[in-house]
Amino acid sequence: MKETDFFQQVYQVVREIPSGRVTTYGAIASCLGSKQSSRMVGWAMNKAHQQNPSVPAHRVVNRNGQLTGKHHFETPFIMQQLLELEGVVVKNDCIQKFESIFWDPAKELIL
DNA sequence: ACTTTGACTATAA
DNA sequence: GTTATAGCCAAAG
Repeated sequence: MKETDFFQQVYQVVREIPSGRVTTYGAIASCLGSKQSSRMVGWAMNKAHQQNPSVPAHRVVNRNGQLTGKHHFETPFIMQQLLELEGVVVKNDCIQKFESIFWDPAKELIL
C-alpha cells in the first residue's frame, strides 16, 4: 500500500491524537484537504480495526461530540470506557466539554 | 463499469 | 427536540 493512501493519512492523524483529547471526522477530513469527505474518514475507521497498529478510533467522534461510532467496536460501551479512562467525561454518549478537549489536527498536528 | 453504502455535515421544515 | 434531504467521495459488491 502507498503511504499516500487516503486511509493511511487518516490513520496517521488519528494515531497522533493525544490522550484525553478528541477530534472530529470533519476536522480530519479538513486536515487532509477535503473537508467534505468526512464520510471517508468514517469509512476508513471501518477498516481501522484490521490495521496494525490499531487506530484509537475512540478518540474520533462526530462534530456533535457524540459517540456515533461506538456500535462498530467490539462492544458498544468500549468506546466510552476508553475515553473515560483517558480523562474524557462522557455522558449519554456525548462528550462533556467537548470543545475544551477538541484536538484540531490542522492546528495541533505538526508535520 | 455501475450501483450501493457509509463511524458525516449542513440546511430545511 | 425531531425527521428529511442533499452534498460529498472513495471503497465494496
